[in-house]
Amino acid sequence: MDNNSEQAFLAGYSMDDYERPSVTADVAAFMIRSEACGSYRKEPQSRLSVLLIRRGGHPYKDCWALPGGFLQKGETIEECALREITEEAGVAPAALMLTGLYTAPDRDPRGWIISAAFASVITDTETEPVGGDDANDAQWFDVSFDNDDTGSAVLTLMHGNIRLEAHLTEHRSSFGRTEYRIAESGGIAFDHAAMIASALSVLRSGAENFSIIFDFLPEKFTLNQLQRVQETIMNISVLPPNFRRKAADYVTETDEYTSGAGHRPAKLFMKK
Amino acid sequence: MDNNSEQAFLAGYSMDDYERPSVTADVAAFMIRSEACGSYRKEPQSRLSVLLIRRGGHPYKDCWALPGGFLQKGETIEECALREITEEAGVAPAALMLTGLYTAPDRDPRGWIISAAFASVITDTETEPVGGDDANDAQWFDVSFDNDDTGSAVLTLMHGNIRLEAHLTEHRSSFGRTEYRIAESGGIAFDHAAMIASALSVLRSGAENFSIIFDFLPEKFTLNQLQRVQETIMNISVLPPNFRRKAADYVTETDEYTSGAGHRPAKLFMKK
DNA sequence: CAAATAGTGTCTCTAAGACAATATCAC
DNA sequence: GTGATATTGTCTTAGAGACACTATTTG
Repeated sequence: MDNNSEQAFLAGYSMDDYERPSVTADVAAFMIRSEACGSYRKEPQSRLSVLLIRRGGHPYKDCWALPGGFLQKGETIEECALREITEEAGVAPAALMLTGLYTAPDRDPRGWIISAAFASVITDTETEPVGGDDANDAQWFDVSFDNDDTGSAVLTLMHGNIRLEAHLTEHRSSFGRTEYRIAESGGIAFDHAAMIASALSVLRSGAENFSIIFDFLPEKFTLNQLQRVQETIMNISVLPPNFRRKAADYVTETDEYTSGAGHRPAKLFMKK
Repeated sequence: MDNNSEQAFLAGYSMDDYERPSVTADVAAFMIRSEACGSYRKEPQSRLSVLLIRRGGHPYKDCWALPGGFLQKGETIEECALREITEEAGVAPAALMLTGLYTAPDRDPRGWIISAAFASVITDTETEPVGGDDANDAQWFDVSFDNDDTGSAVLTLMHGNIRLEAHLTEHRSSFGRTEYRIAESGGIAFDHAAMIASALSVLRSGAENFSIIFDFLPEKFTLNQLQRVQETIMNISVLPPNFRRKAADYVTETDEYTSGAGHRPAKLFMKK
């Protein structure tokens, strides 16, 4: 063998001897939706939402799952994730990041299927999710994620009167990242509840340092909008003057202003 | 189909119709090695090292690569990574974290092989790397990683008079993480230079917030040792009183002291 | 004018960097 | 004693939270 040329080696090489897994990409796509409320001059409520699809076939028939699909030969896993989320949501996401690789041998009753989990951000447009190629039902679910410091967390997803409540245990790795294991899936298909929790964890740390929040907004935005995005994702509350001070390092001002709201116009900013 | 039970569906399900990739785990295992220098009372130099293996077969014959191997049915990707690094380094790593999934269709001339990249930490013991099951040559390489802020980075790996220098371009993702693409592999096999750079990036952020540095040290350690680990990984320099102040939140003191060095004994601490 | 957001300035507290000074051991 | 690390304390500066206050618009 050592005397063979590389070409000769490759010509005789075969990987057919080993069993191989199917590989999928599952995408937790987030969007921030605003919901008008009460007084004409009050700002709308903002909610973080994640896109779920109702499974039309087995396994987990009629359960809600993340959009995703099989990796095809000739594409990268990111291309696969983009393709799947685009097909399901009808829009190209503004950001995409690998959050985990789920490989438990029994995670899918269909057989040996491993899945790369992604977090992604959909810029708020008027896009309504479309039923994908499988004619499945795709809907945005309001996200609520409470992780007390006791090592357990509760993920609640709501759409209309559908309420999915998953219970997870937190496991802090030596590298500072937190992984989640499902204690109670709450009707969410496969291990997708853990994927959503991990994606939220990544989303929050990305929102903290101003690296992800711009992707939720159009090109030009007010500082108040920006603040609402950060607050909504991180589930915190900041005083406007203090937020303004921090945000100043990450934005450039334009010479445009909003108008039509029941209060002083706000200057529009862009990402620096 | 909708009327079938789930059991009937699964009994008739077959995934043989789709082509599937081979999946590997590649592990960037780091260790900090101390190198006595000069005066008897001076602290030894510390260097960050990564374990590489000289490939005995094609492709990339005689090039240096990360230890790794194929995912087997019935194991998780983490178990696979642990198994491979244990076989190669002869010791179980103290930490393991997924840093990326490399899926470019042409990344491996043998065919469709995707790889999960891990960062891992080997506690400094007297362990010498063993030639693995392939009778390959395994060696620790000193790591030097300079990323100027211009978007390019240089990764230099040295062992004896072997010097591998890879050039990479940095790509900051919307989620705040940095990905690396290889401009010049410097003789490092496959896309492993990018894997090492990504692992270093993760290692540095883990060292910054005291989440990973303890894994490089034995159970009890002095604050000076801890400081050296952080400084070595992050390539920075901190004044000892200031480091002591920050570290205080993360350690518990014992009632033991070092002795035998040419200076005042130091109290031993443990991870809190 | 009232209600709401937009925007500025300032006080305080904390964390981090710089650095002076003392303590203690092996040789 | 000398040379090294160990350890404590303090000064200064940067940043974040709290908050008082002014500005501007629509109904």
